[in-house]
Amino acid sequence: MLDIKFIRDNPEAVRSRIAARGEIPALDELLELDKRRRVLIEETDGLKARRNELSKEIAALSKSGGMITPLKEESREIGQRISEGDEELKTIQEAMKQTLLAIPNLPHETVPVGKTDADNELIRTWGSPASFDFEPKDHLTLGEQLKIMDFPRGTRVTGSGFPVYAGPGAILERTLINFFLDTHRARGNYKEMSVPFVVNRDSLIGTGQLPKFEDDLYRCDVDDLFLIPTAEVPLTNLHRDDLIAYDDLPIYYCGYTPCFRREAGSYGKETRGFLRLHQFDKVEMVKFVRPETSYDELESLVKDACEILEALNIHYRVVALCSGDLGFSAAKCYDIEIWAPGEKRWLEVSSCSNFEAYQARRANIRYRRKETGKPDFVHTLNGSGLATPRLLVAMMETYQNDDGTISIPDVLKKYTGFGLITPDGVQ
RNA sequence: GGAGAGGUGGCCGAGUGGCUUAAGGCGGCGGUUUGCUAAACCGUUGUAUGGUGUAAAGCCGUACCGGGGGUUCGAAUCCCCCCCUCUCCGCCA
Repeated sequence: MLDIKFIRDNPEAVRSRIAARGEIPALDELLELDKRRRVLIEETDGLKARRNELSKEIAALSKSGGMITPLKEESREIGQRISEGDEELKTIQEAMKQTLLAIPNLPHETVPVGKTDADNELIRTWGSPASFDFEPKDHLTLGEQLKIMDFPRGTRVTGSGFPVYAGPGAILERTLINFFLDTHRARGNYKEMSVPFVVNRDSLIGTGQLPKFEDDLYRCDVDDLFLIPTAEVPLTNLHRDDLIAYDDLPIYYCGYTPCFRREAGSYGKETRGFLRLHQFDKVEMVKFVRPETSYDELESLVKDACEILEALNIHYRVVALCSGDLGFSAAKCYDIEIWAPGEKRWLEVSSCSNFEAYQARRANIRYRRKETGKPDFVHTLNGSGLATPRLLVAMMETYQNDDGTISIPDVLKKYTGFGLITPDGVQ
């Protein structure tokens, strides 16, 4: 959520920065409401002040046995006008809140202006594409031949987009989660958290998924709860309505959860295999930081995610999203993409974003400033570190051998207990 | 699902109609003492919002004791509805 005071003082700047996202915010209506709101507050506050005076007079008079009936009469009349004003005020404030909740964050000044992912800016590339002296297979072929991924059975059990990993595939997938968590805990100083996979509306409003994107979520109707689309939601909302001590910042969390996405409207886009799923596993990193440090924190967050890929020796690149490709709540976002030699394309495995105070304002997450001792909103950040399905795809395709077997990267062997997946099992 | 208890400031916790700008404690901040730390002592310390200041400060208001209604000149306090938490029972991994 943007600060209404900032919008009031800088309407044109807000308009043009939102326009860079390709959206036109309803600022005029909002500012009209804001004007009316302030007039109403002035009026009703004046009336309330008068009523408070009258009450004091009545209290004094009734002690001394004076005549209080006319004062009571005036107070009653004022009370009538107050409730009329308050009622209009309530309507206006609710309308303003809904409008504000629907306005996306402002892109940071360093975000490249553009319309689609074609306008994203390549920041850097690490490693080089795996080379083969045979034609590399894609993950679906490998997964089927090795019997470690079973798409049809997931469809039977639930529907398309719900993956089944089998045998060594399941072990490998679980291994990755442990490897991610251990790495972030040991090297990035992230506190590991285990959090609910189902959340309430307030949490989703806090991080920005609601009210605009309800269609993208799985909802449990009877309880009005939602399956999480990312661990960002529970991890960030751990501190909803908190006032955090200055010295407690920064706070780093990491956590594993499955993620559930209806992917409404994206059918037919990328339905192949494990590239776009309704359910997938992910380890997420979340940071709560002092505002002046948040862009440094973003850079280190990206590094922490990349470290995983370097340990696994996966060819990757970092891309800065352009204004038009930016997520709703983000001020700046880097995507990390990995090379899948079978697919012969880049796959997005991580998004690392700085939300500045946007989520903190929605979720009311504050800290006490050192200099003034006054509360202010923290900055929040998060990044995937990492999501398993696309990483598995790239790993299988990168580590495949000419006989159709897949080697396990060295850093994972102590977790898996095997170093090679073959059609007949593991070695 | 059944019964009971409870939701008050950064935290704990008192408070049954006007004296609440919410007692007291903890924490925070400033100071005294001190070789340093600690302890002790003294002082200080709510949030949001409107108006007025070039800004900060200040000043003048208003609201806020889980949420929403009601009674009343006036509600943390009385009444109604809802939400949440805890304890016990039932069911259960």
